[in-house]
Amino acid sequence: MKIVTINDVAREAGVSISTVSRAINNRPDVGEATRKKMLKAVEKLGYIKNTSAASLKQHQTDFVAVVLRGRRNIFLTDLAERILDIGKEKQLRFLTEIIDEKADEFETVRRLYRERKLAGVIFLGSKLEGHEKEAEELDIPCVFSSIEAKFLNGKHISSVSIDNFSAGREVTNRLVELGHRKIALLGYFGSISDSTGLRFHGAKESMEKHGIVFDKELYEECDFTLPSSYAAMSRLLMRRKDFIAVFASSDIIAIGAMKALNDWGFTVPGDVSVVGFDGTEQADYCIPSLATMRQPSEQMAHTSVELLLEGMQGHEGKHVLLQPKWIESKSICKL
Amino acid sequence: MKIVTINDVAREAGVSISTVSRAINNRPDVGEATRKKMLKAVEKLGYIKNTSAASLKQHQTDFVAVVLRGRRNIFLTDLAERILDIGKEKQLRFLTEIIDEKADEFETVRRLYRERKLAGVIFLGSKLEGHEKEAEELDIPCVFSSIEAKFLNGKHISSVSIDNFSAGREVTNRLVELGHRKIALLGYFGSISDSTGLRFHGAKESMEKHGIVFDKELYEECDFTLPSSYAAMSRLLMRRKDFIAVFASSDIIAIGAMKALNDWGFTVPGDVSVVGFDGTEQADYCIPSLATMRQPSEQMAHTSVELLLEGMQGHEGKHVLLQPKWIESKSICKL
DNA sequence: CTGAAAGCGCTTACAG
DNA sequence: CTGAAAGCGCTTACAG
Repeated sequence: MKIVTINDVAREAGVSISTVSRAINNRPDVGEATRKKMLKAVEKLGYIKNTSAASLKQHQTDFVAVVLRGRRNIFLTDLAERILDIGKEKQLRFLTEIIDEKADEFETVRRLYRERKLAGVIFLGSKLEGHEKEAEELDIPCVFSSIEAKFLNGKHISSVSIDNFSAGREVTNRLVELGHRKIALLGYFGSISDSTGLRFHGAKESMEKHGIVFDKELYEECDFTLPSSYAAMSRLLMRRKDFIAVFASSDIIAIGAMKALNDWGFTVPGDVSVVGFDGTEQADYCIPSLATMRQPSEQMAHTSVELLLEGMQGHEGKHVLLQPKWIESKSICKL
Repeated sequence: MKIVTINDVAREAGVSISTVSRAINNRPDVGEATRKKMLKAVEKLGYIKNTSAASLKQHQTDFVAVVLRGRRNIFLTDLAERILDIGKEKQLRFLTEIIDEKADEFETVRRLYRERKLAGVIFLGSKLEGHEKEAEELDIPCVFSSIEAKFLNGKHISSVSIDNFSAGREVTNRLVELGHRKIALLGYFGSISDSTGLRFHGAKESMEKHGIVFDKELYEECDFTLPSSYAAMSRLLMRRKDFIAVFASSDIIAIGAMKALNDWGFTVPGDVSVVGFDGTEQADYCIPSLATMRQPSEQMAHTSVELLLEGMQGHEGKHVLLQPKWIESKSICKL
């Protein structure tokens, strides 16, 4: 694989490298005949631009980083996919960075910025708590997707999310309407600046409003994986058996919980009602289909790209709230 | 975010940029006191190396590309995850590129090569057919993971996979042993240089050996998604109802098929036995647990990294076959 | 052990 | 519309 540079193209076409550069970057100030000649030479030699060299010289490139934290989270990976698809249509060039839950995404962005001089960043699954300062110091357009970042100061910061607190309250309201009062919570309570934590804080408020004392014994922590949620559900079953509904803070957690219930001989929803959260594809295809609060991921993806584009044009950041949709499915029933 | 360069560090520490460069790259020929001073300056200024500039100058970096084709394929994304984890321990720096099923991965690699001067590539989910030449022309160590590439010429090419043909035959043997003779095939027959196609060619051989005439009407094509497999299973059910076993060429396809069967009022395995392929986590957590042929993904990941490392040290490529493991689970039963 | 200097492949004012 | 030249931030022989 011999490396073809702009010099080779220039020699082949009999012009200077300046002209080649202008032609391959679609600058207007190039003669039509020259451009044609160029393209032929590029084609013939199989030239590909060395973007390292280009971005070293340019002070800004059109690269947009998508930083996805938590590669196990299917809702987020799906959202990332959609963002990538939509952005590509808008001619954005993406740099996808999938990082560990424990990694520091701002460190990642600073590194990417140095490497490629980013034009913007879309954050998925960020944990903002304790990183407010770092987020504010980034002076390129940032969009926090699926998490509300209204509390951050920074004209370049946007966010798009549902109102997780209300959504969690809503889910719980539905369960209470169906007659459930012993509701177990499976997932992560976290802080109220964390999207998943907010859901449970909303759930708690709903319970209290309905005169249900929230029982800490009915909460089990787990992360967004099948084994973890299966184990959490099993711990709960080992300890107590008097709940009749489970509110899982994501679909994947609900699916793990349903498996544990099944293994213990309980039927869903006959013995226990289960609701998830996110509204992923898997919720539709598990047996029974999972009741869930669907986040409008297509719309979320569109808005994320939209906000980023606006930011790149110099507009101020905005914080958009989207409407989730309750999916009443077969995993819950009236008591 | 002011950009700090090597010059700023040099000035801060009162040395030349050459020395800074050597210090930050852990070269041995730097005085201990100087190195210390350097690190302090780097720390103070928040310097991060501009890798564009570095790789422009260096003729080889330590970047390894992981090209994952088909982001929907959970077996592959899981395998990629493992490879990334193992490689990180071995100090490899990865460049993850997730591309569309329709995209050209060799074009992607050539681009990455130009951008970052790759030290090697791991391909996941490649379709080699019609791209033999391109693979052979890459003159950096390549590992094809989960697909056999023995038929390619190139000292730098390695591969690690199971014997998909035998595995497909084995799955079918099991079904026949259980008394099944009307076996439907769900997935993609493809060519025999394609890992999933091989499975069905193996299945066909098993059938023929057992005197079963393969009935094309019992084959439905779909890709590796839940909606696609659900639709394929539905088409099959619409057309024929006389099969009593389904061999899906991946777990995700099997799960979609089980949902369709369930919606049509059939029970698994009571009415229809279902087997998947891959042995992903989801197979364990669906209801009923899915019988499947497990690919040893942990071992596959280890071997992929091992082969890549060997290749980077100049060794010749190898083609390794791993042993899959049959998981006899609750989705199948004796007739 | 350290520094001055060349050069990696591009882009972009500046001339013409 | 085109070219010569400077320079982006690094690394690396080459001297010393």
